[in-house]
Amino acid sequence: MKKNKIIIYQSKKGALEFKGDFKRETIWATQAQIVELFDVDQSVVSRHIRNIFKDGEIKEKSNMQKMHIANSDKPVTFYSLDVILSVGYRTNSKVAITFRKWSTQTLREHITKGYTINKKVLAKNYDEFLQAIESVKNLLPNGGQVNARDALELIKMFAGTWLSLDAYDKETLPKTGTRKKQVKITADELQKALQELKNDLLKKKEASKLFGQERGVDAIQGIIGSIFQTVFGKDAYSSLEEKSAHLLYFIVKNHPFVDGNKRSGAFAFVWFLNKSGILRKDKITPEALTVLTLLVAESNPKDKNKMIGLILQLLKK
DNA sequence: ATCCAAGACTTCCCCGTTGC
DNA sequence: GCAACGGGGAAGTCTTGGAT
Repeated sequence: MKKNKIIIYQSKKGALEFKGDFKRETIWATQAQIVELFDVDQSVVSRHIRNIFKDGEIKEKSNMQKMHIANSDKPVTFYSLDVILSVGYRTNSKVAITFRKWSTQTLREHITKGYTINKKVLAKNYDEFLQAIESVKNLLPNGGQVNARDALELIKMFAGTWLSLDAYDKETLPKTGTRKKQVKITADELQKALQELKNDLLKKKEASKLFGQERGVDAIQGIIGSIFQTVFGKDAYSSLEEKSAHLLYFIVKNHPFVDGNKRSGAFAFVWFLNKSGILRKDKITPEALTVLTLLVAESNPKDKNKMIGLILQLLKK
């Protein structure tokens, strides 16, 4: 079947892998594709599918649909991933046996570890996420003020991807930075810098008087303190990268100011990076910063480590 | 409206294997 | 040994768009 692009194939290990459209939530295949996948006769597939539906193992209604495909004038029946898997369990070809081996292995991993990871898919999602940061450029009208609504829209679009990063980051996102240089900042310095930002924004009428006004006494002091806190004489966050990441996170998340927490957080982040000499303008673009900040703001507190990991990823050399 | 061509799918028949 | 069952091959049926 060269005409229909095969979207499913088996690796040598027996894993089912899917070519092409990762965005589709379910994978659908024709009988012909299933035939190719498990290397059995089409009649076998046909009978198994019939039995699968007859036995009530899978509901026919939701797992079968007719679709038009390219280069074919007629609609073709497609079967869902569930059906494909069930056929794989019923057929007895060499390929199907390999598939079952892999499947059992995966299932065992899932049962014992509680989750499984398809690194290929997740890596792709992650790339897509980074591309999204790029594409935010288009949402920014001539490099000016951020259209927050559009940016939020984009982030919502990536909510699904973001969820799947859950497993991925455990493996891949960095947990620490590499630069250990000591850079000490004080709350006073930061407040002074923020005041300049405020004056600047006020001049452009892009901020209210409430901008940068601390909510409580020493809110900023507290954040600075927690970033430089020591545990048993050692910095809790040993690298500059971690300190920066937490600075951004805490300001955005803890709302130390009455207004402008996101902008202040982003500003403080860049300001600190710059002061530390690790600001990479090619990576921390205004767009990336916007997305990052909004993501942090929107993130669930339980995802803190994930967010920190993501920031660290952007700070990597 | 009817027929046709072609591809998708089902059914039939037969064979080999397995469990009782 | 035989019934049951899975599998392959091939014939048969169904579906559908397009031609007449």
